[in-house]
Parts: sequence; C-alpha cells; structure tokens
Amino acid sequence: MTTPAQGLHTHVLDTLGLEIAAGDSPPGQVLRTDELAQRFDVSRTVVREVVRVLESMHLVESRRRVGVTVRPTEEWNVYDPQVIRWRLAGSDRPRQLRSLTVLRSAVEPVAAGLAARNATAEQCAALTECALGMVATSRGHQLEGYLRHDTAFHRIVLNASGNEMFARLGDVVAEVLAGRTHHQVMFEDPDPAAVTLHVRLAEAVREGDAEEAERLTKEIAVGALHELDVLAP
Amino acid sequence: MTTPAQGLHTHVLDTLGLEIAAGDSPPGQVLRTDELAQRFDVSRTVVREVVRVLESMHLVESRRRVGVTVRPTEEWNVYDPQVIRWRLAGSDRPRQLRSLTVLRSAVEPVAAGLAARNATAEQCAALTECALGMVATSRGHQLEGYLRHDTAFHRIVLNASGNEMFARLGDVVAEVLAGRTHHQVMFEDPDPAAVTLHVRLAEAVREGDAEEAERLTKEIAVGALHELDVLAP
DNA sequence: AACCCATTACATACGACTTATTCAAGTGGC
DNA sequence: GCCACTTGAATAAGTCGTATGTAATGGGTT
Repeated sequence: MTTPAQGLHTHVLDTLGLEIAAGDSPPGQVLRTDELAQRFDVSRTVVREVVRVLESMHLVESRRRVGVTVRPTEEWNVYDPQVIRWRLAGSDRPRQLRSLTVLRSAVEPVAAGLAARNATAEQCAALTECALGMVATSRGHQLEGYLRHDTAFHRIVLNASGNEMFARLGDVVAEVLAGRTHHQVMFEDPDPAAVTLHVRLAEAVREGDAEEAERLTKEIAVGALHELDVLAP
Repeated sequence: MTTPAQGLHTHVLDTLGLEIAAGDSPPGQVLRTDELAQRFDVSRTVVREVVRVLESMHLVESRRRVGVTVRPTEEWNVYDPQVIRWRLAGSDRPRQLRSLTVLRSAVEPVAAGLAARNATAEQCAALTECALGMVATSRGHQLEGYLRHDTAFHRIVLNASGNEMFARLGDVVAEVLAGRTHHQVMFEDPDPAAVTLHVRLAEAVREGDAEEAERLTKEIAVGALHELDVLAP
C-alpha cells in the first residue's frame, strides 16, 4: 500500500489528493495537520507543504483555529491534470469521463480546423504516422500500443492548432484516453470506424481542409460519447 | 510595492508568480531557496511552501543540488486561474487574451446549446435579468456595471450547461472580460451589436432553442475576436 | 445580548541533520 | 597519452523538531 515514493511529499500529496477526489473526506470535513503528520509518520513541515499545494488546487481551505477543511467539488481546479488523474482513479469516473469528453467535443473540432490551416509539414507527417500506427494496432488486443498512438495523434492536432490553450489540453486528453483504456471503459479492440476517421482526419489536415477536419473531429467525439453511453453506467 | 498581504506566503507567491509569468526569470533560470529567503526576508520554510505551489503549477521544477529552475512556458498549467491572472498582468497580455478568446469561441457555443436544453427557470430568469442589465449599462461610460452583468451572464450560461468542465471555465471567462475592460482593450461603450446578441441569446435559451443559442454565441465570440484584432496590437 | 478572555490549531521561524546529485579528481586499462 | 570508469567531496534541496506568534472560536461573565 505504501508506495516507495520518490519523496515523502509526493507520497502524502498523492494519498490525500486521491482520498479527497474520491469523496472519502467529503466537503466540509476537517483535517488536522498534526493528525496527518502522525498518520503518515512525517513532520508537520511536510504536511504543511502538502496542504499548501492542495490549497492552491482549491481542494481544501486552511483556516486558523479550525483546521484544513475540504472544499465543495464545484470549487476544485478541475483542469489541473493532477486533479483529473485523481478523480479518474476514484469512484465517479464515469461522470468525470463524460464531462471531459463533452469538453473534448467542443474544443477538438475547432482545434482541428485551426490545425488544418496552420500545421507544418513535420506535424502533418507525424500525424499520418500516428494514424498508421493506430491502424496497425487496432486489432489483436494491442490496446496499449493503440493508446500511445491515439494520444500522440490528438496531442499533435492540439499543438498544431497554434493556440496555446488548446495545446495545453493535450495532457487532459491524454488522461482521458488513458483513463478509459485502463479502466475497461473500452471494447477489447477499438471501434474500426474511429480508426478510419482518424486516418481521414490526418488527410484533411494535410490538405488544409479545415471544414472537413472539423467535421471529422466532431464525428470522432460523437463516437466517443456514444461509446461512453454504452460502456459506462 | 510591498503589499501588506494577508500572509507572507501569499505575498511571496504572488511576487514570484508575477515575475515568472511576466518573463523576468526566463525558462532555465535557477533560483536558490536561500537567496529567495534573504530577498523577501522570510524563512526558508515559507520559501519552500511557495516553491512547492509553483511546482504544482508546473511553473518551476525543484531538484536537489541544482536549485529551483523555471520551466518553459509550454509546460505551465495555464488553466489555473491564478496563472491566468499573473499572465494577464504581464507583458504578453494581447496574445494571452487572444488565446483565451479563441478558447471561449470553441467552448461557449457548445455550452450555450446545452444550456438551452438544460437551463432551469431560475437560470433563465437570471439570464434575462443580466441581459437587461447589460442593455441598461451599455451607454454612458458605465463599463464597470456592464462588466459585472456581462460576467454574470456568461457564468450563468456555463453553469446552466450542466457540464462541470464548462462551469469551471466561468472564472477564466471572468478574468478575460475583466482583463479587456481594465486594460483599455475595449471601446468606451460596448458594441451595440454584442448587447443585442446577448438579449437574443437569453431568449433562445429560455425558449430551448439550442441551435439558435449556439449560433448566437458563435457570433458573440466572432465579434470579440474581431474587437481584439482592432484594439490589440 | 454584548463583551471579554482562554483555548486551539494554523502560521512563521530557526537550526541541525540527511540525502540525492553533480562535478571533478583520481585510478586503471589500453 | 588517451579514454573509461570509479570514487569522493561539495552543494543545495529535503526532512525534522521545536519554539513562538497569531487569529478565530466558544464559553463564560456582566
């Protein structure tokens, strides 16, 4: 249970973050720093640093004479990749995956349209390569390999959009894809239709066809949402 | 210059965050905790807590025997409202505003469509009230009042979408609107066309017309982008 | 009901010790 | 003489324990 951990801080932070994100320690719950110090067998210094980080993520609020109180979900910094990872590991993964996928369905089509206009030759080449990789790993239970190519594919599109905010969603998308692969929210082999769409999207971007790129990405997103409806309760 | 600050931690964090976001302390720059402690005249304990928070925002990386190194821009958690505020206060505000507005143009139309389907009666009423408030403050240099209604309006739409990720972008949108109002990236009176669009959007949401809501929001976004092109270098 | 004070738990500080990392000197082999 | 590998000293962050400051709370007093 106790991760070897590349640092006490990391271990305590991860454990607490997971607990809070999972819903143990419900909102309003108060944690005491010295209790935490005892529980993890670390100094209060370490605990305080952890609390400060959790506070910066708006997961908790620390007030004098009252303790460290867990904040309500609506106030969390849900775009923090770390928070996303914690939540995806917890019990409301289905709803979380749905929220994130809806976000993707809004952002990625626009990003793909921009990518079709702005992508460099290198990016187009990398995109095609990823698409081919997806085809190659789309059969025979090679989910890990498929995930790697899929993640890279979407990351390239987001980067190629030229918009920094889109580019930084690469991590979020990566977490979503990894989450659904590693938590059985996926068939044994990926949907063939999705693979085809990715190949065509790579083409559309290469040819600079923004409208087609946007349309195809929307289709990918709709597919992903539908898959969630089928596989997640 | 030295803010009284409701805490040493807050003061140091804000100062360092601003410096890094502004581009002084360029990527690769190394900071030493001892030096920082001296410079701010605080203990190393405080500095370490600040560093841990900056680290959680991926602004810096702390390694033994090396120091605290500033990470390249592409790795920052640019969705952290705090980071956004720091960056908007800095020198590349124009580009930042543009990135964020493009993000809005992707997200808000979809959110508005969902809001048209999901908004409660209360939300519809609040929306209409905000729209009326915007009309009332759209003339005679009442930018502050207009900003307040505008911010509330978009926040309601994002909340009414029912999607948590959208809802949490309310803060981001608020920062953008505040940023452009407070930094002269706006005419003396808001664009009348924009005001009308907001009124019609409130109507569309109330009537549950998702497509119209989406279309109108897109128009609002296009207008905002165009305004940026005119007013920001 | 309004005020005051003791308690409590975080906030800040300091100093000693530990550990990982780096850089360079030293060693040996070829 | 040159390269590769080992060793060790220096360095700066990591961890800890403790002491003191400080604000918020809750109860008791008037």
